[in-house]
Amino acid sequence: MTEQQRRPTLMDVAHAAGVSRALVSIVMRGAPGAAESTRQKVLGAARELGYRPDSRARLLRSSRTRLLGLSFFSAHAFHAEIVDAAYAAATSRGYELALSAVASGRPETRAIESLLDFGSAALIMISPTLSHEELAGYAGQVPVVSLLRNDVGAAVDSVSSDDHAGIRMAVDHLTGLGHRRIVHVDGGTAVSADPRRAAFRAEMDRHGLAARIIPGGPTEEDGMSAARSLRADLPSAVIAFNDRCALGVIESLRAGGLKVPDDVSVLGYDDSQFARLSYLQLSSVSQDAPLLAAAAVDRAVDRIEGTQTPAHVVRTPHLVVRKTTAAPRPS
Amino acid sequence: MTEQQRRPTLMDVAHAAGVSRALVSIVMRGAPGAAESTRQKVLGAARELGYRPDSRARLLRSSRTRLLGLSFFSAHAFHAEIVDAAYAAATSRGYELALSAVASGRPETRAIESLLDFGSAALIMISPTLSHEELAGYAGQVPVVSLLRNDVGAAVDSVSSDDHAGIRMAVDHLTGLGHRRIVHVDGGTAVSADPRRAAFRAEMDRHGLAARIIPGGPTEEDGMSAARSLRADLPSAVIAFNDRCALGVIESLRAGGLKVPDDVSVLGYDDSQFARLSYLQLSSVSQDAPLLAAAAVDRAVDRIEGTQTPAHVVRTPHLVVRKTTAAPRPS
DNA sequence: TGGTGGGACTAGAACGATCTAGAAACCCGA
DNA sequence: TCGGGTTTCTAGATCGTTCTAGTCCCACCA
Repeated sequence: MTEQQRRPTLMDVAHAAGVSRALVSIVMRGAPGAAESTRQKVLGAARELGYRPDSRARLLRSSRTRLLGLSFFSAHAFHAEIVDAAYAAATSRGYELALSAVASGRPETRAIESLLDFGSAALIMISPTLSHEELAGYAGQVPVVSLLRNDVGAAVDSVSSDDHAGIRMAVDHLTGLGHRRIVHVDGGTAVSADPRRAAFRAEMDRHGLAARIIPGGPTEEDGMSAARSLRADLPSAVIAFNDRCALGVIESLRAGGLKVPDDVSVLGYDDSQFARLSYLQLSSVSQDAPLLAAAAVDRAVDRIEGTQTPAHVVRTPHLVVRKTTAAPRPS
Repeated sequence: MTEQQRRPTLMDVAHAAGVSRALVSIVMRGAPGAAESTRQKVLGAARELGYRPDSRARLLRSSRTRLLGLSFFSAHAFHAEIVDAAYAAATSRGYELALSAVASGRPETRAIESLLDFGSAALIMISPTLSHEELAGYAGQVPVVSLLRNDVGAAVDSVSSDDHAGIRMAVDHLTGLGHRRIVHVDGGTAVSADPRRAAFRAEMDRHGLAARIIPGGPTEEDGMSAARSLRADLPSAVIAFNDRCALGVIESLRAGGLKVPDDVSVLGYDDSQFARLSYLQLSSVSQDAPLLAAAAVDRAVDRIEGTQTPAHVVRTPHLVVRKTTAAPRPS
């Protein structure tokens, strides 16, 4: 029924416009060296035929490929926000984006090799879990930018958020409100859990307060079980590893009959989409996904086009105070 | 510092193994026509050099491309679950997956054309918003499978979940518990909002009950505002358009001092990841993402490999009863 | 002994674009 | 009218594969 028909090629357009393939190529990629009149003629013929350049062939031939490979974790909602922003950043610099997800049963190396096989001119990896050696291996083939993780060795670029500054803001905010008994529910083995944990310890120390840390993780469930072990000795404020963890903490506290922020203040991290939901109104440390994504794309493009050496960009996050943090109840 | 080095090609492997390119090609794609001994020799040389076939070239040359294009919405968490499952399904049938997201400022047509430009042999679109004509246009180039939407015209395949059956289960479940005053918070203009609304009307009718429908939408905010307009005349149960909407309804009810399910039962749709969270325990109609994804991939591959005509696969969802639905409070 | 059939292998043309080098056309002043 | 420089255009090689159409060799059988 539906006859699968061949899509038009450069050749077809050239034929229709009565010029050579090479000239059509010049016109299509907006290169200099074509008269305005023929340019219009070719463009017209292309539109007429519904011609779209074939990126396989284009990528294959040209060494400068204008293709960025982006790997992300399908299970992390925050990554989706970055993907979204990365598209905008990439197109504004005239690049295409190839996506590859790390999913269940699909390890990160597989995701990355697939991007490489498609001819990505650079790789952007969101919170990569690979070792320095593995990263360096890929960096030997194309520029690699690590996003949200800065401990990546000398061979790769990184764009990350200053975890220490973020935690400092969180601690300052809470102590400023009058909190003394603050707990950090950490991220367990998740990427950037270590620096945040260390920063929390240092900042509490700086304030002359005891740094109490409860093992947690990046999901709601982790937050819930962490909060359960809080009951015995209730703090006045909690800094969670991320928003999802914070949500788990809040729900667990609520289930125990406690009010947020009246009884306990809770602070998240990421300022993800759902932190902004009207019923949650979660106070959170914002890493600003669009800015991070843009920085990573810029970094990748600069490395492709220039001959700069790897660098580590660190952005300072900012605090977004909403409704889950308040002054502690006078005891 | 990091010397960007050219990756090995067929030529290099051929040279190392002392055979022709063509033979290496034969060995690499496991085609018949090579002696076992040379096969091992070639494989050894390839491993030695770290050779990986270049999919750009491979895709360009072969008409049978083994590449499925998948478009999804970066803002829909449920789509991420399908993406995850689709990878597994695709690899098990020996296909690669190319991803393209519909993001803010990146319309669906752009996402799809990019998949086409990469040489996808078929397209799987998750809840496409295109018109029948546009879909048919793409179907003229490659097989197209619509996922989660079945009203797509004759030219494209569809794999969807039986919305009517899902709503029937929901209504039967609630009436079985003794509910009579049931409200549907609909999905507004979202894909599959219409069939669910119609099904609700029909099923309530069948039970001889009044079908009350409140305008809603696919997000938590939609659920919240819908629930607010419920206060005046409180139903005993709510069937929400999806899980996120259900969550908004629940939070709004809670904020009004009502208990779920004691005062009002709430049922979601999708059985997404977070419906399963221990603090939510949302009763929901499950569309079973892995099964849907597998069915879509199967359909696409069958169409590529065989010469079958488009078909519409409808899967029956099932009800997952958790903790947000219960018998109504005796009035 | 001489076909013949088939397995193992290869040369060279494709795929659809870009790139390089050079030809043709044009413009302008001497 | 002609030379020289610029602009416009084109032929042909090339990217790394797959595919087609062979060649070569050897075993088998009449």
